[in-house]
Amino acid sequence: MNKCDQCIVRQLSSLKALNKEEVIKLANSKTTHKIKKGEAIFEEGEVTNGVFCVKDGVGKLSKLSANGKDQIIKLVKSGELLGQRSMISNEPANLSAKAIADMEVCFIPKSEIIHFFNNNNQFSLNLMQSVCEDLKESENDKIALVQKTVKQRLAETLLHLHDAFGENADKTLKVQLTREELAGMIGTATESCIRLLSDFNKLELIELVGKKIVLKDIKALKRLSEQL
Amino acid sequence: MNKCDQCIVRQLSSLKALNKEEVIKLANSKTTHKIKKGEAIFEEGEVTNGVFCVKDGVGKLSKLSANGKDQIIKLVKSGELLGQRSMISNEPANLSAKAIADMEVCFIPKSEIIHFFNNNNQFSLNLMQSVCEDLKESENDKIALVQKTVKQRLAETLLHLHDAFGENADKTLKVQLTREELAGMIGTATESCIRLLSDFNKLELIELVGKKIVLKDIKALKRLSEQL
DNA sequence: ATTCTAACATGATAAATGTCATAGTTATAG
DNA sequence: CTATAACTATGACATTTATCATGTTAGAAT
Repeated sequence: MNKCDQCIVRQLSSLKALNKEEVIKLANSKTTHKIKKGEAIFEEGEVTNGVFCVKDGVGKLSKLSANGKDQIIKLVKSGELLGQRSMISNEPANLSAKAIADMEVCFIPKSEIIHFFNNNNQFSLNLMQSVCEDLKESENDKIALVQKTVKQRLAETLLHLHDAFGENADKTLKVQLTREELAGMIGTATESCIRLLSDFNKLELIELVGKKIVLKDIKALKRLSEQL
Repeated sequence: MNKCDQCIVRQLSSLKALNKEEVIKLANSKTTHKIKKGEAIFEEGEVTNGVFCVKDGVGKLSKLSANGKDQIIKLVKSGELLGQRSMISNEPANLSAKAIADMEVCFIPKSEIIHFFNNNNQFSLNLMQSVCEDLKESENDKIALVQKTVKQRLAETLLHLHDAFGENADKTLKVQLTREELAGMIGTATESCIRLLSDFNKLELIELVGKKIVLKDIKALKRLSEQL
């Protein structure tokens, strides 16, 4: 007996529009994969021919630059789909997807998705809306990159991580990113990121618990991220 | 007699998937508008409730920042649709759309688009692909903003303008942007943009003909925009 | 436990870019 | 045809951020 019906992805993603029959079809065509922290789900330039459902774990979509820095475009967590854009555009992946925490993902072949897209209006609308959501976020990120300082972007990103992933029992952020990855998210040098974290620590905006981070003064961080 | 059938937008945009019957339906529901240079089609925060077809002219999608700078997200030209994203997301516009050169646009009400989306698979796929295209571009822009210098981004943007809009008989770029708008596209201060244009002029990469720009050494510009 | 490696941290310095001031130029309204 | 505003241009300077160097710490492997 398959479990697609109960799967978190089915509850949160565009797939929630599928009916019983479609879910059965889905369950029969999907394949499940475990990806260890650090491993890739797919690499930039690969032809994926389908989408990945994130059942568990956290991943990053990133692009490696010529100078060796890895720019992170988006983090994905359980419940989300991955690789929709390149599948729909019929193009090789523009970004690499790698696990930041051990992941469990299911692969759904393109043919299935296209079938759902053509036969289920709610599904196609959902899928469309999720791409639109990504687009809006990307445009807003672009604006932030230009109009905000590194300090503001760091504050903003910490708040976003807190919002999207929550905190552990000890108040530390649940997503565990290296300083380098955090730098990659805000678009700055690793050293600059570390330096600013130190500053924030001294200002008691955050607390550094080993490599983990606690947001101590969320209001101040918010003010900082929005200030003129 | 309406002319939607012959319209350039119908030939270039997602609307090319519409059949005769649908085009007639479209022609009966659309309204045509003339927008003068500098005027807005819609402003950030407005609820548009439909999409705009660009029949003629050039427009910019931009967002005004708190410090008064206008960040340009995208230029649109004849044949393109405008406002698809916010319509699909059911949200007020995230960006303002303004004319850079006198424009002629048609407004198509949301109900029509949704009807086509639900009844014409090819149309919905086209629409989806166009949003995906925007997303890919936006992600690549984001990466460029972080990984390239202002100089490189200027070179890249000049090439893109040349590519997308072409040149006049005197070789000057066809889109006429102010230095401020150009700065808004590459995400820098107007003065920095002007200064770099001067530099490029001295290096004979471009020629400044009054306010217009001629690309003199496209290969060198390309090299510059890609160099490490 | 010891060594080794990757991650974190910080100082010194350089480079890129923004800001402010000021002046010349062009377009446009009256 | 002038006056006025908007745009273009350039210099001087301040600030931000990247880069390079170096040291420290923490975790993994032997």
